[in-house]
Amino acid sequence: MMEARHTSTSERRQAQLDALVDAAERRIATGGIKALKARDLAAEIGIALGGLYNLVPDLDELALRVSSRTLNRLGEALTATADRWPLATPDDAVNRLVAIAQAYLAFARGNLSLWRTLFELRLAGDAVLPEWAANDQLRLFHHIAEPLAVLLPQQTEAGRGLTARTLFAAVHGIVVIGLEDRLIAVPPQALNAQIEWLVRATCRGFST
Amino acid sequence: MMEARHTSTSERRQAQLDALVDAAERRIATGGIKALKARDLAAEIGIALGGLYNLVPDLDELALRVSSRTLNRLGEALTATADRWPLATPDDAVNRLVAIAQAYLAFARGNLSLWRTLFELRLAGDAVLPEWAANDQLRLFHHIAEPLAVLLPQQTEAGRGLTARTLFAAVHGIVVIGLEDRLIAVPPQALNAQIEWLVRATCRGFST
DNA sequence: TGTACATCAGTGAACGCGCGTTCACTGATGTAC
DNA sequence: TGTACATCAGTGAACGCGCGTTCACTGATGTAC
Repeated sequence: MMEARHTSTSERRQAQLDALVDAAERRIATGGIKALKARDLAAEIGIALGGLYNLVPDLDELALRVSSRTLNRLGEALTATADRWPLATPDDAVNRLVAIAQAYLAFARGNLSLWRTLFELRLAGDAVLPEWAANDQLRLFHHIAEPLAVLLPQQTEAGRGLTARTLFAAVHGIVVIGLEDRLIAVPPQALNAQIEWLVRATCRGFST
Repeated sequence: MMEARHTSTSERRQAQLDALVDAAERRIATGGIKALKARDLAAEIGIALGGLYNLVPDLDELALRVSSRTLNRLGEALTATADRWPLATPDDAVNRLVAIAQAYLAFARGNLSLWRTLFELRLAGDAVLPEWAANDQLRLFHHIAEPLAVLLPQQTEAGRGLTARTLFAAVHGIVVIGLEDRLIAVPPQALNAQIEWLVRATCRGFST
């Protein structure tokens, strides 16, 4: 391993902070939020235990930073998917919704622990949701609302918002339960097909 | 408070165990699984800390007993609902599915912590699911499979099973996200309507 | 360029708390005669 | 019915572990002159 040289103290600090968040992300990805231990992290990035608290006020903030990253990566994945599907006709819109739902599944599959952590954090917090998290969520949300506008042009913005939330929650439910190994789960090989079926079925439900 | 007299030691033990599970249920209902503390429980049922371990080998078993109760109550609630809806025509079947989904939402609402605990337990366990839990799950599952048999008589048992799982997961997702206070959640007042809409839309999807 | 001093990143032992579980002991209950 | 003994439910102090966070200290880095 090369030992990097840093011209200034602040550069060094930034590099350490990056290394810390990287390490935290790796730990959570491997063992979930409960694997985020101060001593492990300090050892992994090669600083003393106490030094951790020069970089970050507490471990909660670290978990938040990791979740922020995860949410952004999810956003990028969905954007990339959306960009691959045109949005001219209602049929396009349905296809895009299916593609986005599948991309959501793929992301959850490929980032299981990180993705789960996204939903576990709330449980702890009486504190309010930070601003950035709110914005991130709304941005993701827009990926669903956009095609719905093509499918339901006559509906109000608010009505479409409600539909988008319902659709997201339904797909999310299939993914959550599907990626656990429960008896009642849709088996993993069938998940893609079932999600597609659900999205198409509900879209068909719009017209009637 | 009356002090109950017990004719035999084993009766007394059973009464204590019942009191313990009651107390555990109350604690979880109030503060979630993390509120299940040995000292609190012992104090609440009026025995010494160590005595707890004469009644139950460890706290995990206690949590399992509580979840078993919850699952059974959920089962009863769904059965009661199913019994109120006939199942002769396909229309009946759709109505019953809607009613069952609503009953699921109502149960989750009315037993928020206990119901969440049902899904949190697994996270901890590498251990296999106990037999009774498996049976409980399958029994619940049957409430969905039954009306589906009326709607999809031409499909195989397995195919209907898959549909049932997907439908359950979708409704579950709406409930989960709806009962958290997330930005992206379907607002609580709209939950019933949205669930009904989703179930009817997917059922309409069957015919096409 | 060299010297004196100040700052603050970096250190790791120690604090503090929570909490499940154990264990040596006691006293009430039940049995044998 | 009474006595001696055995059992075991019941007790709570103590163990043990995990772990986030603090804090007094040190030494390297940077600044002033």
